[in-house]
Amino acid sequence: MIAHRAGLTGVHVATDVVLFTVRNRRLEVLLGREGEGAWHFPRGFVTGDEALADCAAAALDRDAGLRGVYLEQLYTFCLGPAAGRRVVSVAYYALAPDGRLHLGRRPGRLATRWFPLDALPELPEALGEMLDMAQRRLVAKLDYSTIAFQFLPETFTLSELQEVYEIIGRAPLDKRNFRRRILALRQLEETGRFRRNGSHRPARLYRLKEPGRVDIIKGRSL
Amino acid sequence: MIAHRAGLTGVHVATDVVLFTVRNRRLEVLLGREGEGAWHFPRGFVTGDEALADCAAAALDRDAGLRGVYLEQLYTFCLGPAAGRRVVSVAYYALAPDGRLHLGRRPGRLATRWFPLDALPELPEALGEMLDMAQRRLVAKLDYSTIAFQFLPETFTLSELQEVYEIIGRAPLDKRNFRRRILALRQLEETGRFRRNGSHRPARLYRLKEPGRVDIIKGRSL
DNA sequence: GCAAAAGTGTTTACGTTACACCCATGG
DNA sequence: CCATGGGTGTAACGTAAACACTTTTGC
Repeated sequence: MIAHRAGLTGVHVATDVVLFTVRNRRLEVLLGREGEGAWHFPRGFVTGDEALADCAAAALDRDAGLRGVYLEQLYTFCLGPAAGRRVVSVAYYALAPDGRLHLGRRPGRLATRWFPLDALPELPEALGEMLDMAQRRLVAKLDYSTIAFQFLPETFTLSELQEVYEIIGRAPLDKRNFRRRILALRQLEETGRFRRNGSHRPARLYRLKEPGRVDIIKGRSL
Repeated sequence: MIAHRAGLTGVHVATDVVLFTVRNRRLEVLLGREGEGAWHFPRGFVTGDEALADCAAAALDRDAGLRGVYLEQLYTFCLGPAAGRRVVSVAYYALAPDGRLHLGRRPGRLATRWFPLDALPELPEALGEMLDMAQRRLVAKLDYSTIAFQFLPETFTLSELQEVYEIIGRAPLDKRNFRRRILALRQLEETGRFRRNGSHRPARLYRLKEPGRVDIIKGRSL
């Protein structure tokens, strides 16, 4: 029952990874290119031995030196035929804390760069769609999941977390309401340590009780 | 930049369609099989000429005689290798009003049947996952979109609509609150006609102002 | 006239929002 | 001692939930 129809030409299957980070008080996305070619996302080709998510994770490791970050399947696109063959690309998006990147221009590796979303280079149409969809999904998930925590390092302050929410959601939040709601999730615990940052009161450092876990929140709206 | 890596074996790409309807006061799903083989969803293979959604729509037309119904991409799965080749399947889910089906056992066509969700036959693991995911998506979308309207024929009563919500959401709803919220969406208009159904007051018939359109509702929760 | 589903408002409870001041530190 | 961001509670508001009776029809 699996595959015995006429005319199966063997379409190419790729995975594209839209990698976001929060840097310089902005949401930024990773793009790479070969030489002076067109910019694109880290891309892997599915060869038959690996699962889709593994293929995406491998592309992320190869092009950005990143492992173990949050990675979620986004949508599957049909790209215009290239070299006579159609390419189906399964888009993923990934989130990384700032500073987790080991970018480089080693030979055999893509030359990668972060782009803020308001200063992107020209992208092929399908890639633009992936990016739009990834951003919409990210903004939506802010409101009903704990996904924003994935942008932060192991320990962080509530103000840093609030800043992530404000940057992605593009709106300022009330400090007291924000802290109340975040703590009500019962996902954070105090480390007992503080961050001293300037000439003012030090901030408590928190950590996730279950790092890497992203919860869906029933009681809506953050 | 598209496809020139070594070892591209040309994976097979399929589309599986999880088709739901509300029948007999239950949510049911369409399965088909060849002879006494395993049950599966309507499936198309992507050959290179057609977009993914077209491929899914064609499978639905072929196996269920259905056109123009609500169809949404769900998730992409990696199936275990068959005949030595891996199959990537892009799952869709579709919704049809009861009675829109022209099932049959014509030669060359799948022998199809509706199954209520609590009396399913054995399914391969990946198909079970598709079904679970489709059902979860459907239940979630009840709450923040007008997707439930897609289960109803062109004209319908508010009680019929409420029944759809109750069946999919598996919970009884308050009649007055339900009607208030549905009408507040401003998506329905009165036809001026009534349905006489038994020895009791006839029910107003409504129609969608924009049939086929599924809106996302900001003001949460139905 | 009675059974059976259609239709209709108001009050209550709860969750969300708005809002202002004191605290701890470094220079 | 002053500038800076960290940290805290309460009242007002608006939305969602609970709730019961009248209407219209067919038999």
